[in-house]
Amino acid sequence: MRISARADYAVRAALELAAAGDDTSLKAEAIAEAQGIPHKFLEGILGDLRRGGLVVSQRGGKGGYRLARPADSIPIADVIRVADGPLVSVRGVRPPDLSYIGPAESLLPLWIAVRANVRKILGEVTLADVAAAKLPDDVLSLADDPEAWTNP
Amino acid sequence: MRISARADYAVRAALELAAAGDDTSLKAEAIAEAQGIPHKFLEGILGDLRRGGLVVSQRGGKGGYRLARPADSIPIADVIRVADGPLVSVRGVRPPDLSYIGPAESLLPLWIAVRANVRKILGEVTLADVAAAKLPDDVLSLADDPEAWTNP
DNA sequence: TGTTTCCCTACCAATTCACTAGGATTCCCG
DNA sequence: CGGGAATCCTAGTGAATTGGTAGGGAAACA
Repeated sequence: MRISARADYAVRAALELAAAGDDTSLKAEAIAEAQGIPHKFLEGILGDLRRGGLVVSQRGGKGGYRLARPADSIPIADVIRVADGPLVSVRGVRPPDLSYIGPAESLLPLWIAVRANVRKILGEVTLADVAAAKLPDDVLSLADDPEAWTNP
Repeated sequence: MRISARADYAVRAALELAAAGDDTSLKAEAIAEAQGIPHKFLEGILGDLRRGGLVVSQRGGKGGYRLARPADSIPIADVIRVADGPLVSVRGVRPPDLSYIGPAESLLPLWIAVRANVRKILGEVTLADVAAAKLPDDVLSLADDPEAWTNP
């Protein structure tokens, strides 16, 4: 299960906007530099966020991007979906569209459970939470377990 | 977050072996047909499972593959790791190897929490559980929520 | 010895990924 | 009403990954 560069970049760009405040706007170039993201690549991602209604843009001298809604009303899951498609997919199709036979039949509810558990986190945590470094308690308790940081 | 065809195929093949019993061996061709997986592609995957120590093989007339350990001692996570690498990665690197700056700093614990939540399921559920269609209660309760089956 | 099966290397087409180029368009400001 | 500064759009590109094929060599068993 891999999270693509697009998704990662999109979230980080949105976090910069969240940190800047709902009414200040940032230029793509400034975000790119702050987060070490290739500028033109980021422009494409910001275009997706705009078309997805998460961000509004302004051209010209005092232009830039800002969040379309308050940062505490935008869950991380929304950013990832808009920039990169479905949160979780198996072979490119979403879990409910799969079908398995024989001893693999229970694989479907298993993938559903995995997706539900991913959603529980990414759907609950908002841009404001991460930007302010104030993750919800249940997420923190997951991340605080030293076991969770070990490799295999 | 996508689960690759390799990972999906690997788990389904392992489930066929689990259903066949720890001492019966199945030919690659039989597994391929039962699960609708391209035969030669599957051979490569079974080779990975063998090198990963999850499966043992036997050549010749009465040959085939069988599980190297009892099915109830092999979590799904192991199969995916052996066939497809790390369970969860961001831009191809594992969460603990990432580093973020500025308002994105709390992204790291967030990815860790996501990974922990995925592990909690795939590390707990074994091949035997899925093959017998008897998922653990906590997983079932996640999959039973109708909300978990809706699309976005 | 011959059949059956795994095993190995190599290859392939298509897609995706991550990124770049260059210009058109729109906006504010002086 | 220009002119610079930004976004916006289309297109392209090299490398890697994905998903799959082909063909033959090596071992086990009858």
